[in-house]
Amino acid sequence: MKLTSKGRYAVMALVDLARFDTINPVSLRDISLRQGISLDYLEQIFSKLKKNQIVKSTRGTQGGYFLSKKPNEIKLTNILNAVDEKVKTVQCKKESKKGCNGKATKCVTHDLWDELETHINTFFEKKSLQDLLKNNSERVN
Amino acid sequence: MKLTSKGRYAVMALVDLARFDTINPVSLRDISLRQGISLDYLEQIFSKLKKNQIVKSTRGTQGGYFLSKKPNEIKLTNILNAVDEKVKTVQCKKESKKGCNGKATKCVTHDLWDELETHINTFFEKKSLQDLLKNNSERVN
DNA sequence: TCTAAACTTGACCATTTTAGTCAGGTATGT
DNA sequence: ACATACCTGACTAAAATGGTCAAGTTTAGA
Ligand code: FES
Ligand code: FES
Repeated sequence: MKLTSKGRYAVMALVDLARFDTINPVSLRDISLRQGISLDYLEQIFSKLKKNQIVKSTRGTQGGYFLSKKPNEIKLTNILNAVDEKVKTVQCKKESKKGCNGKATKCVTHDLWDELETHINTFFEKKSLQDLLKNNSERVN
Repeated sequence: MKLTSKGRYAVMALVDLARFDTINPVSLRDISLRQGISLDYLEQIFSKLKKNQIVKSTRGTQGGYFLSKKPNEIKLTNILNAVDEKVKTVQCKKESKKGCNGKATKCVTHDLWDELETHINTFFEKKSLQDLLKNNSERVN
């Protein structure tokens, strides 16, 4: 059970953005350098963040990205869903009556995993970008 | 962020074992049939469960596996660790001072993921096999 | 004693996912 | 015009996943 880099990068990048986009838009190049993330990879990630209205952008020289909402309105769950870092604990389709092994009833562990999923999602729904900002405000480069 | 089949199967198999090992050892073949898990794959999983003293076995005809402790003494965390389904949220080595991106300091999201890891592990430490048994006791095949 | 059931071990493999790279664009401020 | 920066899609090496396969060893019971 692990978190992928895509999700981690998305949050790192947005924390960076939240810190530096107050005056001008921030270029991916800057984020790439500051956070040590591949520029090309960042572009893929921001493409999704933009589709999900988490960031907006202006093109051209001096262009860049900026948050489309305030940091306290952006929850972790929004970010991770945007980049397809979904929490997936059950194997079966939830709506279906069938179990993960193809049997007619849900498997003996189904309810457990479902409970776990809720447990994790609750964590993500509570945390906002703002929360991450507080803890790191002192160590601006 | 997802749970792998190995972890899911391990728990399913042990719930099965807890239900049926009270009189005789249970063969993997039976578990395979009841739970719909590949026999060969189960063998790999049980090899690890045995190394971690979660189950014991007797060989030969009428042999099989049985739990080495009582269901309420076996926590989810024991099971999942045994089959290497570890929760891994941070990318960096925790002891190291370096961050996940090779920089000198921990990244801006490190503490967040660490907190998430604790959050998930707490869930696994609370739940025991016994808890799963209760919820499913009525639907014995 | 013979045999079949069941555990044991290790190698092997197809598919999928991950974490990117690469090669082109297009838009725009100066 | 031109450099900067966003945008798009195709491609890929490496790792993880979810198994299978082959060749044992052990032991209960006929
Ligand atoms: S996880 Fe839903 S039936 Fe097994
Ligand atoms: S996750 Fe530990 S430094 Fe980034």
